[in-house]
Amino acid sequence: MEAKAETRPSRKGIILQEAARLFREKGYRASTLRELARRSGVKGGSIYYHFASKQEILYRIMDETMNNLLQGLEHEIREEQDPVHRLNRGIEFHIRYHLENQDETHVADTELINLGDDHRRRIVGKRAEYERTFSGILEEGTREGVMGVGNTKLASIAVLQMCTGIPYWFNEEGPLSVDEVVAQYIDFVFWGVLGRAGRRESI
Amino acid sequence: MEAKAETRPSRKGIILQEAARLFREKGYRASTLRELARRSGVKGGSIYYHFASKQEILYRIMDETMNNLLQGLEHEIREEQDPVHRLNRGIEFHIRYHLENQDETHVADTELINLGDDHRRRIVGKRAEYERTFSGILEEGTREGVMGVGNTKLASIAVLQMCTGIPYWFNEEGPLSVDEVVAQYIDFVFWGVLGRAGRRESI
DNA sequence: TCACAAACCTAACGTTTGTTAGACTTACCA
DNA sequence: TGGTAAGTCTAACAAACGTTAGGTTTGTGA
Repeated sequence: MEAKAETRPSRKGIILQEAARLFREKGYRASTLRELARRSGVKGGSIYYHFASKQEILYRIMDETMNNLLQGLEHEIREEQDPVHRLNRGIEFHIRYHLENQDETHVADTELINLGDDHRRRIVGKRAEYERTFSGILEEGTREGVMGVGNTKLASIAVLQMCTGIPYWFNEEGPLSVDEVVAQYIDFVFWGVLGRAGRRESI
Repeated sequence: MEAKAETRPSRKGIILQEAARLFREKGYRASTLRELARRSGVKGGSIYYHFASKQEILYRIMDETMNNLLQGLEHEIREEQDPVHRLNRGIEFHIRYHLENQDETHVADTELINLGDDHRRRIVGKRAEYERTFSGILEEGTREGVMGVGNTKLASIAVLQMCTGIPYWFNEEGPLSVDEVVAQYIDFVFWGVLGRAGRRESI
C-alpha cells in the first residue's frame, strides 16, 4: 500500500525495512536508533521526522505484518469449500509468508513483550482473530468427520506455533527449498509422525 | 544440585529464580539489576557478590535448564525400546518440564539472542543435542516402519517447537489441566489433524 | 528569483544502566 | 573476647540511550 508500481522505496519504507532486519538481529531493546539511522542512510535524530518514537516503528512493523497475514489468509481460502483443502492452503500461505518476510514475521512473533499496553492489545487481538480462522477450519473438518481433532483450539495453536518457528532455523543457502519445507510440514500436520504407513489412503 | 533435602533456598538460588520470573515478564534487556535486587530482598550492587555480571545470570538460567532437559530426557527414555513409546515418553517429559518450569524454559527459549557469542554457542550446542535425540527416535521409528516421517530432522524441530511454545499461552487458572494438554499434544503429534477417523487402529 | 515546506543534520539534555570500590554488619570459631 | 570471612550496603562513575530544539539544505511552484 505504501509504494505503487515501481517507485524507489521511500525513506520511511527503508527505515521500516532496516528496522525489521536490525530488530531481528539484535532484538528491539538492544537495537539503537543511531544504528538504525546509520543503516538507513540518515543521521541520528532524523528518524523522528518520520516516526514519533522507537516504539512506533516496532508497532508499525508488527501491525502491517498482522494485517498482511489476516488479509492474505482470507483471500487464500475464500473460494475453497472443503476444510481439508482450506487448511492445506492456509498452512501453505502461512509458511510462505513467513519465509518470504522472515525479518518482519520474526519480529512480530518475538517482540510482543516490548509493546506498550495499548499497542500490544491491538496486536494480540489480530493474532487471536488469525488463529480463530484456523481453529474454525479444524472445527468444521471435525464436524464433517474428515478430521479428528480432540481440541481444535489447542491444535490450531500447535499448528501455527510450529510453522511460525520456521524462520528461526531456516537458511536460504541451506539444503532445503521452500517447497520442500511446505510439503513436509503440511504432511506432518495432516498425518502426524505415524504418517500414511499402514492406513487407508483418503486424500 | 544446588539445594539438598529441605534447606531454605540460598540467596543465589533466590536471585536466579526471581531473575527467571523478571526476565520472562519484561525480557532480559528491559530488566534492571536494581529491580532484580529489590525482588530478591537485597540492595543494588549486592548481586555482584554472587554473580560476575548480568549476563552470567542469564547464562546460568539457560544452562541449567538445558542440562535438566538433556538429563531428564535421557533418564526418561532409557529403558524404553519401542520408538513409539520412546517418543511418547519424550514428548510427555518435554511438555511437563516446560509447564512445571515456565519461567526458566520461556527465558531459555526466547533470550538466546542476548547471550554473548561464547555462551550462545554452548547453549545452541546443547539444544542441538537435545533435538538430535528426538530426530533419532523418529529415524528409528521410520526405519522400522512404525512411523512415516519424510524428513525426520524437520519433523523433530516441528514437534519441539510446538511443545516449547506451550508456556506462551498456558494459564494455570485456565480451563485446561496439564494432563489434558499432554494428551492432546501427543495425540496431535502422532495422528495429525486427520486423526484416527477412517483409519485402521494400530496403537 | 523568491518563498515555503519537506527532509535532514547537529548538538545537546536528562535519565537510566551495568558495574565498581570501599565501608559496614553479622555470624562463627579459636 | 577478638579475629576473620561471608554477605550486604552505600555512593558513585562512565557510558549509552531515547528524545528534543533549532538550524541547514534541498526541491518545487509561482
